[in-house]
Amino acid sequence: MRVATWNVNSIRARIDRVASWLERRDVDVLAVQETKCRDDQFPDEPLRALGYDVAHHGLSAWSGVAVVSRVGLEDVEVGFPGQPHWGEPLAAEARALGATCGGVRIWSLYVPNGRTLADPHYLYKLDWLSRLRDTAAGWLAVDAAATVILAGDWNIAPLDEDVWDMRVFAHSTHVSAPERAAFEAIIEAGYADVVRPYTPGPGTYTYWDYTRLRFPRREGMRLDFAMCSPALASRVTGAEIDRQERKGKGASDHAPVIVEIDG
DNA sequence: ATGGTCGATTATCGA
Repeated sequence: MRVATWNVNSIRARIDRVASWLERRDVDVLAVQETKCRDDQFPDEPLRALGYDVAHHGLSAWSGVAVVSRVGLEDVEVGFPGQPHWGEPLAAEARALGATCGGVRIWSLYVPNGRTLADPHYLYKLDWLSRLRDTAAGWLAVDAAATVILAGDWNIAPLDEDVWDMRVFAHSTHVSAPERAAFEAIIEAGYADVVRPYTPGPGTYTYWDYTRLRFPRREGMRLDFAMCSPALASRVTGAEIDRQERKGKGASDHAPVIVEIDG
């Protein structure tokens, strides 16, 4: 089974790219972030025409997450238990959606950006991650053999090599010690980054800012991760960051990340 | 080629 995660930066602007990419890359399940539309606006027809089922959670032009699957889509859950919510005027955020596809519990996660270290949104980000850790740790406490994948845009660069120049990010979000500790806590809870062993750095990224020629200059960030429970991590046989998909007119600012799972 | 873009919603905002 091939599972992928991709921050598409508007599904309506990207639907043709997403549909052709799913078909071309033979992907069974895709976790999508930043759909930027309400459920009634989601362009699911081109995906259904290719044999995919779709579950989406979006209430406005902000955020929005989806799971697209051609190997079943069951027990859809909006938000993870304990997920904190930002107050007005961003109450319409939509950052987590879980579904069981082909026997795997997959979560599409769009971790809060944090904005700046001084912004209340930064504390909200840390709170969000803390509660995700508690919830995800609980799943493994109940069933150590659970097959769970936490896939999405984590808005954290866990290592110095995950940004092109640490000097640029001094006093910025995404690389701060608390954010990196929050990411490490997910690992300590039992979830492994299954992509990095197949895509070692430095210089390996999943996101490049649209501005300042960041992509052609190869100045990016590794922000998108597929974190797998132990039972699932042991079945991973390969992974890839599809940098090719970041190229050309009409690309998202994030590249898709693919994980190959045995069985 | 002198190099700050996208997308959604409407001149800003968030990323």
